[in-house]
Amino acid sequence: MATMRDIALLAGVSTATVSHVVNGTKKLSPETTERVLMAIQEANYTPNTLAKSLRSGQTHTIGVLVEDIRGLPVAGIVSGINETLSKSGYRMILHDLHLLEKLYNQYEQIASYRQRINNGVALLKSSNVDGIIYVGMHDRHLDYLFDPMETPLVFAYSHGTSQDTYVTYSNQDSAQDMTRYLINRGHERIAVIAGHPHSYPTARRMHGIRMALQQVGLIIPDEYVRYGNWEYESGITETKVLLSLDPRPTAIFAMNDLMAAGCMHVLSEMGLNVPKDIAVVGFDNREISRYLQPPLTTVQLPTTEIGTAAALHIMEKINNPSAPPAREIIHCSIIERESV
Amino acid sequence: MATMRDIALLAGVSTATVSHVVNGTKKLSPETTERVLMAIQEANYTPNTLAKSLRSGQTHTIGVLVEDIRGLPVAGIVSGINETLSKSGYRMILHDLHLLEKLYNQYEQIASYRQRINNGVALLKSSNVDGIIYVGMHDRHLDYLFDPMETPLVFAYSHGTSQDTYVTYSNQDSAQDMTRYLINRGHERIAVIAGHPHSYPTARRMHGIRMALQQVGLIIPDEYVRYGNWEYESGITETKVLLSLDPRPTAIFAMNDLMAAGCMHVLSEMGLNVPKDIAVVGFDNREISRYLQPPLTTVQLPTTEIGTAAALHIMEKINNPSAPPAREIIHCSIIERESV
DNA sequence: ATAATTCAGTCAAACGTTTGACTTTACCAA
DNA sequence: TTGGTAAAGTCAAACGTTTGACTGAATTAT
Repeated sequence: MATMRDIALLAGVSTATVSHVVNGTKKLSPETTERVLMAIQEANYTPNTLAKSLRSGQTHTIGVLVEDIRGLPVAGIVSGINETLSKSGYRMILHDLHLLEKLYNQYEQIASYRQRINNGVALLKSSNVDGIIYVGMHDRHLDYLFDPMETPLVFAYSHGTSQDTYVTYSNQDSAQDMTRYLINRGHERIAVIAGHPHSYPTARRMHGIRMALQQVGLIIPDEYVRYGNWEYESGITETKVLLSLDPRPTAIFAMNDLMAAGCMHVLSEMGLNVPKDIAVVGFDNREISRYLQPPLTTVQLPTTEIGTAAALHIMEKINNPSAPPAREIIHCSIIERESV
Repeated sequence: MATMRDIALLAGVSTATVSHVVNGTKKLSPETTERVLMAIQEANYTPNTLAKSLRSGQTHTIGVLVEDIRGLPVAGIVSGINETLSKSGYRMILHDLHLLEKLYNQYEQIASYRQRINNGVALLKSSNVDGIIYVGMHDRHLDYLFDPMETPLVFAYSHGTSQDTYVTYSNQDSAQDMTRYLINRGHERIAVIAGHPHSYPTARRMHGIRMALQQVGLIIPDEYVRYGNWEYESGITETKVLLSLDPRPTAIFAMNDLMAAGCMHVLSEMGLNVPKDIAVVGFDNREISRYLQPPLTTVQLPTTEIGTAAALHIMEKINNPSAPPAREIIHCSIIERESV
């Protein structure tokens, strides 16, 4: 590998001059510049990144901490981050926290989470990253951890602490949009299969649904709201309850595609036609939603966009460390298929 | 940040001694060692990775080039790679090639692929990675590219050129196992919905199926083999053809879960019961397979294991560059559900 | 004509390690 | 005593850049 010294010798200048040509840090005569450029070309020179980083204190590397890369939205976000960073000449060190598998004892789990996050942060810091993007939803564990972070930090997907920069998607607005979509197609008796009762997305989405109904003077009866646990099976259970109601709802809004799938399974077993007898919509646009009978109308999570925005924010923060924290909430789009 | 010089001063020794304590590169008196260790603790010293790498020429960083992180098996492989590398103190620079979206013009596509791969490799090399793992299936483009690679290289998932180290899964054996599974459950008239006719997995899996049948003296009639294109829709089309056959097959082996899903859709429309009237099996264990009616028996791709093995191989290659290339083919397991 | 300024480029220290060559002291054998 | 060896550390160059301070010449202002 050719070094700066080699180029200096070849062009008959000092290494300082070569450095200035390479980085454009000083005005030089056209002839010298030309000579250096020729030498660089001839020797096929590329600056040594390590030396550069050691001297300048900047690595042009972002650490990306993900809770589990196998989680669907995570991969999309990482993809967006990577694309945007690459374009600006940044690299990405990815570290997977493996937070997907659950431990039985809740206290052990929290301890284990925190330790893994600690290790991950330590690894990234030892890599001299210029900034860190945290991708995930476990904000609970993060507050205490990132408190004394001197490295710029951006949360993607989750919120982190309120004083941090984050990028997320709009739970409330999306649910509101989807509900309006149902209303516009003539539905007034809209039931909901919600997620875990005390979870953040459940609360926000529920709020969005109520807002949309309220705006047209409708209200959702308590028995039309069933809380599941985000799993297929709970879609089955709760749908059965909803179908026993009188009057029966004309549309079911499941807060994710898995529960919507369970719901549609029951419906088809009962001999009910979707969308003629009853409409169903989901949330997430998971792969399964395309292959349901009929294909499910659902909400597309803007994963790539979240990644892109997070990458933009972290670069911004690096270049301007004193800037106030930014909050970006990205809109979801409705994927219109045949279940309404 | 405390440096080695600080520690040296604190412990009253030279930086050389500190270095030797930290790395265990020289025998030192217990007292000195102790003093240095105390100083390190006190000053909360961690060695600067950049300086270390610059001096030693090793970064303890592996570049991982993926065709598209959003592809299902890819995330699993990356997860395995990351876990294994982390345990050995290696970091991972991930670069996504974004090869998922297809271009219309085939020549443009190949050119674009090659350029992206070139850029990716250049990025990783400029990061001074100790080795590269390529995760993907587009071996076609790689032969010419990686030819003059001085950096250790391992292919995961795809084969690469025959003279390279690779880790992949067993197409043939898995298909053979699954076919035996069907045979053992009494099936003799087994039909196949294959993938693209000229693709490598199709050929190997087909071969495995024939082998299994042959071993029990059975043979698969030509009309029982239908070639699809890996998509849901082709599962529908080809199943209709298969059902029109006389005698009708008692089992259908779809070469992926998507086509199996299409198949099962037709079956249920026709009023045929799975598995009573006809058995169906798939391949890949995609999310959808769990939620079909009935849940689909399928083949689990050993993604994590592939990643683990690839990580092990790249570290081996780094420590022993002259070792001969290794080839590892990992077995798939059958996920037994209710479709047989 | 002199001083001040600009221009083009160089010098050398610094970033924080590693490591082969060296020094010093102690110990042992002949 | 002499020579040799082992043990415990140190020295200083090297890895390949960047960059503030400097120099010498040319140009401009007074």
